Amino acid sequence: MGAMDRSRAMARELARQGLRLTPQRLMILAEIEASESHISAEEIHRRIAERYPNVNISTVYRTLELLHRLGLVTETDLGEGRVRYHPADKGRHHHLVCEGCGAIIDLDDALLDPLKEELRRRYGFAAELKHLAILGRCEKCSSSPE
Amino acid sequence: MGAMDRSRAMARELARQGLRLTPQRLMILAEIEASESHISAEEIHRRIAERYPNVNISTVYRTLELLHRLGLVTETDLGEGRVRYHPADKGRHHHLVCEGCGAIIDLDDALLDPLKEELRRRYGFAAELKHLAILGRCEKCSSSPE
DNA sequence: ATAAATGCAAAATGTTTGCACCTGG
DNA sequence: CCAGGTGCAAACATTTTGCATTTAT
Repeated sequence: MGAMDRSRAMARELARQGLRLTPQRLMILAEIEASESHISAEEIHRRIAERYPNVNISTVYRTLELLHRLGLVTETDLGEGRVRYHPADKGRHHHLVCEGCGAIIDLDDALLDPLKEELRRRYGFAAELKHLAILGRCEKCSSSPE
Repeated sequence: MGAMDRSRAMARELARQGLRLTPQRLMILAEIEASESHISAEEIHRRIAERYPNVNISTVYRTLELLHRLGLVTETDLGEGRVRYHPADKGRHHHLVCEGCGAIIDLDDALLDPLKEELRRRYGFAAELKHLAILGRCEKCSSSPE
């Protein structure tokens, strides 16, 4: 789904629920869309504020909550004391986060299928592995000390 | 490793680094030890303050950071906007967290070994799966709607 | 004795809320 | 028109920091 499609999807969903399509909502969605990786509320706000300084960060938070509710964006907590966002369907992807150097390695989702299947079988648990961050140490940092 | 052993381990490690064994540090470690599950900085502080109201929460935070550095406690961020702590070696354990009802299912660490092995093989990545929280929906909540 | 640790108060950070005004449908 | 949305300021919760005082070694 491209940016165009996504704003149309948003427009449709909002209309269906009697909610409004505002410039702020479009801009916020566009920023998430435009972001290479994952973006925080503050970053979204900062970027929008460059052009429209009156847009308030509380609107960003409220909109992010809404977009998440509509299923258009995914929230991720990488344990940095803040939440990051990305489009919900830019393909399932996961990350290996190196605690040594901060490197982030993209992880093929298929690797998790066996685990998911096992969890379902053993615990009846439907894992929502939409975006998993696995901490550890990358190849380089494994050899060097803490 | 029991509580006794752990405070001895702490005493040894502190001494080795020219750091001090203070009553506060012992009390904080003891509270983590005594806690059934995972405990937050605030909870630790509240419990200690019942008896010693002058112990400050900043000391708790500083000590938790230290204990983590010493490898005696593990930090966990379950995405509630705060970090929780538990003894580092009460056996590796993981959690399935139900987004529907909040239930927490303990997860056998062995289930993750295949994944860990795969990550090491494919990416040279040494996953630190000391305490993983997998979000999803438990058996009951899988049948009921969002 | 003295470097390390604490208590306290204040700041920083990230997020949420109440409310008067504004605006998309 | 008017319910839904926004901006603003203030509240909130958690964590961090500066500094004078205390304390373990």
